[in-house]
Amino acid sequence: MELIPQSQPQAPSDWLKCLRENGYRLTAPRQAVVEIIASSQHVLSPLDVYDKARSRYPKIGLVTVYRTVEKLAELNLIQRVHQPSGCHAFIGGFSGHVHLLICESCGRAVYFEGEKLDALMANVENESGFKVHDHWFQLFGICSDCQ
Amino acid sequence: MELIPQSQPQAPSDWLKCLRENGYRLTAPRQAVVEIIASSQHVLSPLDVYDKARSRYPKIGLVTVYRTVEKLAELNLIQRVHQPSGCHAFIGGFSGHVHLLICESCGRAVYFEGEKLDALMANVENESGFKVHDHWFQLFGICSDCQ
DNA sequence: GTGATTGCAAAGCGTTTGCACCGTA
DNA sequence: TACGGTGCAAACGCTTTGCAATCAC
Repeated sequence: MELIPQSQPQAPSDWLKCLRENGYRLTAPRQAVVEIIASSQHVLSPLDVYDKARSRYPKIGLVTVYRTVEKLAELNLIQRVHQPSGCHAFIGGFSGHVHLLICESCGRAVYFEGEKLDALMANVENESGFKVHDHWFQLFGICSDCQ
Repeated sequence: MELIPQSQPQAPSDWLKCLRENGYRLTAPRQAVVEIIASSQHVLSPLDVYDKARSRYPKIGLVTVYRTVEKLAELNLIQRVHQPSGCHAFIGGFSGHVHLLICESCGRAVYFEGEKLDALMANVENESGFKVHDHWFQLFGICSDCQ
């Protein structure tokens, strides 16, 4: 009821299409980065992506990974993931309001919905006098493979 | 029903007591740092604390702020706050499971409870096969003063 | 061909560490 | 007095920027 099935990774071709539609050129290093992030169910840091990308496109630079990740985030194709251990990771994102459950051991991520939060948020907004316009809800744990 | 009254800041003397009970010495720079964080309702970065602390103890060094903050976090007197704009801020923390509503304009923070999350978390844990042992729930908005 | 993109090197920023001096207990 | 704490300077790791060469369109 809550979990969002995510067994089939997002299609890299959709991301490339999105990049092109927004005026960005399709280059070999960009395709390598996109394929790696789009097909991963794990949160990845720029360095992780760089290491994996070099096997597909050896002369890629870490700087290009940073710049590509920046564009993917800007297009809402990926989002930065904050963890107790640090805030350097990214993961392919959904457009709607979904939340993450992250394995602290291997970085595997699962999405879930949290409609129940809406009432709580409205309540807090009323009582606090704040105008709430963003929220983060993340769970951390150990996945079945790592237990 | 949800909001936790926090109009009276936490007593710096309690924090100093806690430091001493854990074998740390009471020094002037530490007292300056403690007084500033304990009496603030805003999230503060190490640099913010440093700037404010210098008016009480001019020869304090930024390094000492970092080291004091590290100890306060270790004793659960403060916690690191992650925001879309960055993850360098700290705020005086509660021991129980409370959550933060943060003003993105001035950094003012309000605590609230979220018992309703427990059912959701149990549900997600069952369906995912993960052992969940931590969660973050934070709201971001604009406080009444900044609207 | 033209302008976006790349990779390298260097700079930038927040944070941590080495070390001699200082101050609490 | 002993040893934890301090401040300075330097090192560190991650990220961004400057720039000339390269490549997609």
